[in-house]
Amino acid sequence: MTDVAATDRARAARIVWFRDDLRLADHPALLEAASAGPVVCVYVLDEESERLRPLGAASRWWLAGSLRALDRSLMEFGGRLTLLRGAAASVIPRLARQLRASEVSWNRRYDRAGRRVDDAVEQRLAADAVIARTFQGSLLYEPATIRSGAGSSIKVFTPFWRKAKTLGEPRAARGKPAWIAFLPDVPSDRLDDWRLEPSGPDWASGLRAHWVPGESGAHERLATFLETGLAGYATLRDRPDRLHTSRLSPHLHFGEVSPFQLWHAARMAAETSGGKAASSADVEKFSAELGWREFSYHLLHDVPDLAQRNFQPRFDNFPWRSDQAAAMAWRKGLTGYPLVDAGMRELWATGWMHNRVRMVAASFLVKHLLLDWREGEVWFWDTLVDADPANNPASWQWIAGSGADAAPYFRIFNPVLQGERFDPAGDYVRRWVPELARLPNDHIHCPWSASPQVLAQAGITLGRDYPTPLVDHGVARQRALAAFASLKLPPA
DNA sequence: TTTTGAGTTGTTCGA
DNA sequence: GTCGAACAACTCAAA
Repeated sequence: MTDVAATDRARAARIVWFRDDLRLADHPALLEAASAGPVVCVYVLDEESERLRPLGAASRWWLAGSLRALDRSLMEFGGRLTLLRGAAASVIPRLARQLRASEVSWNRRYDRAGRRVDDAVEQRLAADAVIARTFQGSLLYEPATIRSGAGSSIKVFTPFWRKAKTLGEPRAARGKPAWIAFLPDVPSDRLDDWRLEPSGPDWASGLRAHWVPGESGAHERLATFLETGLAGYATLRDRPDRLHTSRLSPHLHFGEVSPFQLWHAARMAAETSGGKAASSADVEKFSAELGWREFSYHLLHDVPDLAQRNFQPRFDNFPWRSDQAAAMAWRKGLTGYPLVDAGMRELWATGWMHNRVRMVAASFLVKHLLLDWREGEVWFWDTLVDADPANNPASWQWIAGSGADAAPYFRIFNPVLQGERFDPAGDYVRRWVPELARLPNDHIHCPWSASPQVLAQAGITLGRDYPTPLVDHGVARQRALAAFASLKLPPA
């Protein structure tokens, strides 16, 4: 290679392929590429590659906002985000040829369909002598790096997380690139043409009211959490009537903030906090939530079809019921159990549900209604702004009992007790189930137990203004225990 | 190899 | 009202 050719090569553009890492800070692929020469930042809407799970409606809404935010951030550096649609294995190599790019860089992803696409892209680039550079940006510990003493995959969270922590502190978070030089005039789709946002009925108003997709929104949310949520997090995170969860899940899913940033930010905040101090238990608990995300990806790596197949095969024989009316009532928040209904309505209105309530609502579908966990998983996938290919199925399987390190079969949440314990004044229920707002506290989680006078005073006729319970808790509990007992292996 | 202790998030019942 | 045991037995991870 002559000196001239080498110089050309050094000046050739590098493509940075953004995926679930829609940020500028702590973005290893971008940092490396921007330090080497001019870049083209591209996002590919891939609705063509086989097996890629189509985004849910709430995720599409979020993606639109996040891409718009990323584009604005790049404008501050003098560039734009290039939007392209099509099968990535065609689109990325074609772009590389058009731009005579020398390299394409991206942060690795970990779902099977995504990995297959990335492998195909890498192969086609190699055929054109374009270098693919991949980086670790989205997980603290990549799948298959954490193994048991015997070298096998770990299937229980606690030893998994203990082992992870013996590997040392996650690397420090890095900043944004100091500067980015852009290759000019790269053609791009218009975001509006992708129709990611609702066009008919505008169901996204609740989402807009609750969320600010994008890196700035993520950091604002993080700052608020560190100031007001982290202190007491270990216990108050369970309270849906309080604002003590981080609400960072969608930002983390879309990579607007990295787990490395969160890990260190929580520690830093606990050390330097001015007012209410976060305890080490608070920080550990928050870190463990990041750990559960890591664990879910670790499981997804072992079982790529985690959203379809029971992790424990014996659940393949589980006697799930089929009951479209019950499923519909659950989705609409009309089960007659206020905490469940509040959660399902919060989900519909905001694209998000408090973690404690997710457990109760999911347990209700699986154990009270005996409906297949996959039915719930699909609904959450469509409606959650934080819908995640690892967390969503892993959590559903955990609650169903079919997962790794699963909830024991006898753990059947009582929606009334859970409500009284975690929403003691009924504030959460009143917010999302306003027709019950005038019920006194001692009946807010069990309206059917109120006397006719109390119901009348609250302006409620059960069955008209609010449903009678879809199933009786005691009856449903016994039915679930019997169904789970049928899974027991016959004696050898 | 065998053994041992442990395993996110709960509820109910009876003393 | 409080408290401990039962709810199955199993699988996993490490010693």
